[in-house]
Amino acid sequence: MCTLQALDTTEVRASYCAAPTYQVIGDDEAQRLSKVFKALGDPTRVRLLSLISVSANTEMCVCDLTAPVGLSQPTVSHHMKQLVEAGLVTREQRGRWAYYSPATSVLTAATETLTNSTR
Amino acid sequence: MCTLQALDTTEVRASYCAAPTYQVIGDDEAQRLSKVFKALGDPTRVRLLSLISVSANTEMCVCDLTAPVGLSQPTVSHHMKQLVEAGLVTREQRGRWAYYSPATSVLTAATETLTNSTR
DNA sequence: GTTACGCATCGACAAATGTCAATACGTGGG
DNA sequence: CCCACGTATTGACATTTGTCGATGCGTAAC
Repeated sequence: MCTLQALDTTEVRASYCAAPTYQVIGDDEAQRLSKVFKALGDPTRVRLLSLISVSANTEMCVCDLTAPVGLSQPTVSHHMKQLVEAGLVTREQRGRWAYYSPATSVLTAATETLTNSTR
Repeated sequence: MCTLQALDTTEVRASYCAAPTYQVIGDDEAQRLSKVFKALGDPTRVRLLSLISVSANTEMCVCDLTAPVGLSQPTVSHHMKQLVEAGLVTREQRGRWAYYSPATSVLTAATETLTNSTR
């Protein structure tokens, strides 16, 4: 049912059950959403997310990502860290390698939260 | 060609029959998408978009927006310009006032383009 | 025409960001 | 126990970004 009009600040509001919430987003939630979008505010990170998304089964490590984006290894590590911290990507260390998987539901959730405040 | 087995994604990416793309996003498109996300990479702009979205019928001018976000008028104008340039908002000048309307389809389109590259 | 008002632009400034070379850290193989 | 390798962190740098006060530009009211 989702009456729950007071749920606007809690993190979830559960994807489905897209809350009524024709209400302005608060400071805290704006902060939270902006972090997700900010992580994708750089073309390199958009490409990186796209790269690991396309090859989600053949998992990719950092060494596989540097060539496609044409940047140094430390720079790629730096960008990946930001994607991980934004929750857009998960990191799994196996042996010497770090494998990344996409978690784009975070993005769709953020987008829905923002667009659902549109009437 | 647009074989379109992936048209579950609603209206957009119609732009150019945007490829079924289980394919990496190119440099140019990454640039385009990142500009949209970057515009929402600041909590103030997220709140501004939310504000004008909630009151989409009772249109809002800049003078109505400064108080809720607690920033100066030049700063709000600056942020609104970025939202307009990202296509997330449309601006209409009427008399001395500038009225803004949300155009969040740009955001949903960008999100879908990126998430659809996930298999 | 002059005045008041809403908004945009400019100049300045501190803070954040993207990038790299150098280096440190951990893990696996010899 | 070292050594090689993949990755993360550090330090440094130029560029970008968010913010404000001051000022400029149109439009409406008198």
